[in-house]
Amino acid sequence: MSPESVAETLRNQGLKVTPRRLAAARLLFESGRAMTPEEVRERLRPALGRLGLPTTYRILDELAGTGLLTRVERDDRVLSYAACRAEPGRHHHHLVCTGCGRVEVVGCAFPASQRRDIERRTGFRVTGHRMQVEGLCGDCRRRGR
Amino acid sequence: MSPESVAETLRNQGLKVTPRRLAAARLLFESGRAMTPEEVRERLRPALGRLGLPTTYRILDELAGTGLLTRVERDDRVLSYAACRAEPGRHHHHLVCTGCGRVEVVGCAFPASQRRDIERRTGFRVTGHRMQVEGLCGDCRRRGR
DNA sequence: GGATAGATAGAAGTGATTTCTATCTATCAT
DNA sequence: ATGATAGATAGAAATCACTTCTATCTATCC
Repeated sequence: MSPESVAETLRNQGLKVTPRRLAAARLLFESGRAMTPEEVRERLRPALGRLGLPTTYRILDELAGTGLLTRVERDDRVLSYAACRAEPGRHHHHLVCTGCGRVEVVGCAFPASQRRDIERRTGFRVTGHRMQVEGLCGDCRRRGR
Repeated sequence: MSPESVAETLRNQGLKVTPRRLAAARLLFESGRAMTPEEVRERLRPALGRLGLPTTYRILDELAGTGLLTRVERDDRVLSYAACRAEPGRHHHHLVCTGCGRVEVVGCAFPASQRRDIERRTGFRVTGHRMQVEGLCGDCRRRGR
């Protein structure tokens, strides 16, 4: 993801293109890993000088709102954010490495047939689903985590 | 879920069978809905007299650990708990009504073929997935929520 | 090169959840 | 049944993630 396309996405959403927003997006796109707001802040501080924690939270939330980032959850409910490389508008999920936090895009694993099946059995209308796949990336497997 | 089988599950896990634990399990099994710890506490207080909030959190966490309850998440990250009626040991997910919080068990919607596909494409080993299906139950649809 | 709406820093506040400690009780062995 | 004990609970206090508030700054538009 180039800085230009990040800037374009921000503008399309009516958000100003600021150094902090660009730096946060760049950090997550270059690392490919999920990070907590606190970690993002610590990593950006050397380059940005001051960076408020409320600003960090807000920026990550806004970038997730544009689809540039995705939220990643762990069992202990710690929230982190990662770059989302999915094609815009395409339904997808994320595969998260439990060793290093690396995040990849995967296609949706919820077939329409299953959805109809659930609707018939339960009487619900299915309106959505949240899904996150977990695994160990090649590097972490080799390292034996 | 009878009080006896709740008690049996508790004993199997090395947990004492206490009135508070039984009451919490009973409340959630009888209502069929997801509730926050605060809501569970308010509902149990009339019958139990005193019930500490830390106790409520701990009991819900323990019951979720035994598989009797399941955690339900919302977009706003509010955590609640609901009775889990799945057969023990059987892989499953939960369908949550966004109108009233009613929770049903559904089968796993993640075929092994998809999993292998993901592993081949990403080099990850897939170790698990978290999934929650959302919808509107029949009652809530009729009420036009 | 202003004007202005939106962005940011830092202090303070909030609220969910946890920790701590003294007291209580379910359970198990008499 | 009864006493011993490990585990459970109440309530106060602490913690921690996250948000609000307000004054100051800056990207953007003219």
